[in-house]
Amino acid sequence: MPAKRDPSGAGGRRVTIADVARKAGVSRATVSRVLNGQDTVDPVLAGRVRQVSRRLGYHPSAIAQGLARGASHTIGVVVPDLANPFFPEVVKALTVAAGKDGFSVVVADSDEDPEAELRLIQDVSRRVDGLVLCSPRAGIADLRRVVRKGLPTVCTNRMVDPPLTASVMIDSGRGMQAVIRHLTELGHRRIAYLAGPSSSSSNADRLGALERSLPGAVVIPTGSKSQEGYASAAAAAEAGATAVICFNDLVAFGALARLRALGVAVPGEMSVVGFDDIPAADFVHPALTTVRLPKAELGRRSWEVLRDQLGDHGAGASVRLEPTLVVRESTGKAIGVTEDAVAIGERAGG
Amino acid sequence: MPAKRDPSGAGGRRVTIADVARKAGVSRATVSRVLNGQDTVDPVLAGRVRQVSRRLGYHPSAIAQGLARGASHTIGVVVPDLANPFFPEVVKALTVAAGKDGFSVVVADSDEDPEAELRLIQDVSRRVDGLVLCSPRAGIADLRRVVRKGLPTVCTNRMVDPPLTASVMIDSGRGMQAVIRHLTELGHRRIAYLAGPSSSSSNADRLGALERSLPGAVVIPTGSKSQEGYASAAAAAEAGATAVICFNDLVAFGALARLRALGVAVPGEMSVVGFDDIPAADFVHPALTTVRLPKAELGRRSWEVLRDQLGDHGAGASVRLEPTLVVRESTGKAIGVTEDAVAIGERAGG
DNA sequence: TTGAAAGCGCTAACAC
DNA sequence: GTGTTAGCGCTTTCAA
Repeated sequence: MPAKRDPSGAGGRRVTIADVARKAGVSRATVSRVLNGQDTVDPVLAGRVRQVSRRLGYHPSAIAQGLARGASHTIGVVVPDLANPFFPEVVKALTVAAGKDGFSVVVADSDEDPEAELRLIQDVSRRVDGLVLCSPRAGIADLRRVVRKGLPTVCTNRMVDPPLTASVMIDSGRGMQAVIRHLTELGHRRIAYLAGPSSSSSNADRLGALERSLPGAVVIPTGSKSQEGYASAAAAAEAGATAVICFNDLVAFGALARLRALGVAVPGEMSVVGFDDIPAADFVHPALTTVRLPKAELGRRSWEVLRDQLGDHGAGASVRLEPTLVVRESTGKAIGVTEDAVAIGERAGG
Repeated sequence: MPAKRDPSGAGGRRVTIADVARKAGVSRATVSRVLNGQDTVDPVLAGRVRQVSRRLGYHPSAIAQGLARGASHTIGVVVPDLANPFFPEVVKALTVAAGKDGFSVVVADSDEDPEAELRLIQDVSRRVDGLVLCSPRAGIADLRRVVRKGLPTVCTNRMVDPPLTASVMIDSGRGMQAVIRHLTELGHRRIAYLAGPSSSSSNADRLGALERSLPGAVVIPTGSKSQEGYASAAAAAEAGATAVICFNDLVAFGALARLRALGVAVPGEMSVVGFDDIPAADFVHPALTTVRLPKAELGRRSWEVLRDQLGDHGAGASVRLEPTLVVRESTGKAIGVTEDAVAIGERAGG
């Protein structure tokens, strides 16, 4: 038998628009019209087409549609780490918003690796109409090199200057200021910061705000996971801090666990603050005081800004969102500030 | 006046292979060969092509490639809820494994909504070479109707009988048995189960195992989120249970928080067990005893099983993975088993 | 209202 | 080695 495989449906061949057209006794154009909801088709034919189409189990190839239409109606979003609850929430809101406008979202996870991120960006770029870069970790120069010119793009939580893309930012610095105000009002003088990935722009913003408002703060390179918070928390205690600000809630969870293991009471002897306000922050003990970042709004606005570029405007707005401090149980009065602790701190701080 | 379609909106027409071919003075076929790493091209030409391609910022359209090649080298995975840390871990491992074989993964989140899930499945099916359904929530009949015949598919954590797809399962029942053994060895007699979504097959498996091993258990419909665990935990306490098994770790977090609010000591007065072993389980207090599901392996094996189908149109294997009980601090001796509690339990249980 | 035909951007025989 | 020529499955003029 020739190479052509059995068209009667039993074989593995994909059902195409041509199959439907043939069975229904119409042209492919008509099938296309019917299935795309154009009302310029004879109801009788339309009915027949629909029925045959259903009977054959026909589903138009999105790939072919994409090629023919010149647009895939799909956008990509690349995130550093889906396992960090911050990102799924952004992605979900983004997906819902885009979905309402008939766009699908494909998600890619770079696993906090700048190299992988660059590769993913290029890869995803080849198959989407637009791109959202969530807190990208790659260097600005690399980013600039890799973001395809002409591909509508929005970048969140990352200032790229001069802007190569539209941006939606959360003012992390403001969040940090609120934390510092809260902590100093409680009497804390010696404060440690468990810093996030050096590649994180949010981390840089927070660090900047910290050093501006509180030049003497102890900065401890940490990371973005609970494991790392657990590892770093002891150093904060040893540095004589009475309060520790964590890069994110996950890190704070780790710190909380370590402090407990160390027998350091929270908030009695040590206050702990996180960033993000992930759902679990309200369920750990003590409930975590944290800076709530508007994750859902970040997702929604990202889509809106992207959509505007998709439409026509090459411009691309620049949106800035505000975080809010959520005070729970993990912060309290700095009753632990003694001469002794300060002395230790001084020594440790150099 | 749309003279020429410009889907990218933001100005410049897309750079195509034809542009590169023209500038480089070769045919499109040659450009294609060079860029796809065929070594049958004159090195001089190849060099020129590569240079022109880079200078023009050419990136082949994955859409067009997909059409021409008859395969997109992309697979889809649909999950019930990316915000549940269980799924990102599966997805990550799956992505890594697939990536090694040159496949991209697109992720879709149904938000625990069976309707949305069905829609997503159909949508994603139109643009991928294969599909992984992670713990699908839709009914079997619907699933069967919607999964495109001939599309390689693997289904995790969901028995579909007769199998319409290959499957990779985690034996939830075994996990439940291990939990019950652990708990009864500790002396617990009155045990409550905070059940997951009724649409969850894992939940059904656990429930089945529970009712088989422990007919008198108190079952409290709950859900899959901490919020819901928080809401249900009081009922478990009121039912006189000395141990509560939670559908997943997130639910357990909620239960832990509620029990604390209620002044019920864990594990002193109440033991708490979760399922999944998400990273945070080891950092909450008390550290959560839980059934560890091999998430990464689930992802990897799913890819392997799918890949086998991608190759030939074989039936598709059926893999079964084993969970392991991880005992931490949230379970302990049932010192709270008194005549009184048993009496209350008896009454509540009917 | 419908069909024929020309692509969308790319790859893959098949010649030369 | 390299170019020519068909498509991949679909949409969309343009005629009829």
